[in-house]
Amino acid sequence: MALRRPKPITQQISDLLIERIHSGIYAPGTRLPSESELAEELGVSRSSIRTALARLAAEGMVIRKQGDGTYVNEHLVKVPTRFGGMWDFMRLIANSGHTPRIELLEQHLRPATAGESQALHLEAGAEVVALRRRFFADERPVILTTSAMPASLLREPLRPRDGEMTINELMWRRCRQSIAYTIIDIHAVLPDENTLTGLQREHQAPLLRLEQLFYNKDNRPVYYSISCYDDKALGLRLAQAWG
Amino acid sequence: MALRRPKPITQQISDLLIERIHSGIYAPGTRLPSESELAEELGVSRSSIRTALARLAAEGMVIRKQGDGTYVNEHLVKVPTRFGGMWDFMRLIANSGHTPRIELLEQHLRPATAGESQALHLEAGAEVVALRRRFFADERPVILTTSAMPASLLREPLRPRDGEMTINELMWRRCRQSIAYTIIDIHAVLPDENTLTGLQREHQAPLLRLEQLFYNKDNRPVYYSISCYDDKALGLRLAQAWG
DNA sequence: TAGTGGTCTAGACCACAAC
DNA sequence: TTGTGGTCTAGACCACTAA
Repeated sequence: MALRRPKPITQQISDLLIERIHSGIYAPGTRLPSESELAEELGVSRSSIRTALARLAAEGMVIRKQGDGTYVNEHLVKVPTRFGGMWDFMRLIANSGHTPRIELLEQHLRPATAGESQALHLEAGAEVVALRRRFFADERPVILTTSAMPASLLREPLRPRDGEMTINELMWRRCRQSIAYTIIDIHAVLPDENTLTGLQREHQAPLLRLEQLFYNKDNRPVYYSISCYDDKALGLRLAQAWG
Repeated sequence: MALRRPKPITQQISDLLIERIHSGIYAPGTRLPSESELAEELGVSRSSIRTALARLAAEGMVIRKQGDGTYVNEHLVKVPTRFGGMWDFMRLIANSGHTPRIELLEQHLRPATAGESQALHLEAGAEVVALRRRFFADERPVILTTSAMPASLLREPLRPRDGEMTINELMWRRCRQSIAYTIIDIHAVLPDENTLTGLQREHQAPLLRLEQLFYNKDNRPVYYSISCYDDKALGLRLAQAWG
């Protein structure tokens, strides 16, 4: 079941173009080869090229101009966060130019809290597998997060290092669940004492609180997490293509 | 120059499907007609149907299952904010189920502040057209925003009610500029005295601060705005499709 | 097995901007 | 005028799921 079919051609094209942009073959601000040229070079149809370029344009990495050409977006090549990667804190920290590290504080089976029961649509007293983790950027603690998933979904027990996987990997390998979409609420809060010490902050300054709920394709909530985010240390930045 | 060509077919299809979802013709949680059926009903190719459905899926409004069908996402039909609409505060408030109102506090020509000069890449002493606006939800003030655009971009002077247009309309009609993408920084702050009174809040609680910079297709920053957002009153919620 | 969505192609025509 | 990206079609084949 670990078998995977080869990536779709359009995804391979996107990856290749991103690699060329990052390596400087397509320099920031310059024009890419035309769709027809790329199609000929790679031996694929123009439609496939267009699908790949549309993905890059949606991320803001290139700007397309009818009648002119496709340009590398010099500002967004180095933007630390695109929206799609916002909940993958390891990558977020790395993309911000810092060295990421993750620390597993707790990992155990326990009854769901009231908030977790409500978010995950659980019966009273149902159990969840909870993870408490701390993320570091250059050895400075920046994010504290508490996650919970229904214990009934688990097909096999969590292993010690499972807390270091992405949500995708974790849900698929332990629960055979695919994430379909997520809803996130963003708030500004004053941290409590636990959070202050966990983030090693001395004075009371507001923090960002991210509350995320992940659904599978059957529209059932499968993963819930609350994160306290030190926006002074890391910065929460999103980019969004407009067209 | 106010002429517009008819909307692309795929956009018309998306609009039609959204309308059918909102009207209940396609009820939450149910399966849509297959791509082939829709193509036949509307007299278009399956590709066009797929493009339209892909747009809805990217917004999380439907969930697509290979080998099964396309389902209306019962949770997201009523989610107040999709990411793409996040900076259109009027629509955001309306989608949250409140009655929006906008109040123009100031609108004038003045030298750029240091922050504005840096963000908009202006020379020292260059002038900007500044707008200060306040947004209400059910007559409760929820957002205070200060915007600036370089005065050099203006082709005609602003008119009294220009502050009520969307950023797209404003930039196009007064500056002939199209927005290509935007970068947004989100922070948690403690409000100053002005903000407190502007939002009619008595006690000092943290607020969200949204800093947005809009670029045109030539990759020049054209619009800069800082907004203080009362997340306790309105809630900042985003949805993101995963696939 | 039948029917669904997923991928890919080849080709046509259009709108737009640079030259 | 030329070449770019934007739109749309018709059709083929594949992967997956439910019955």
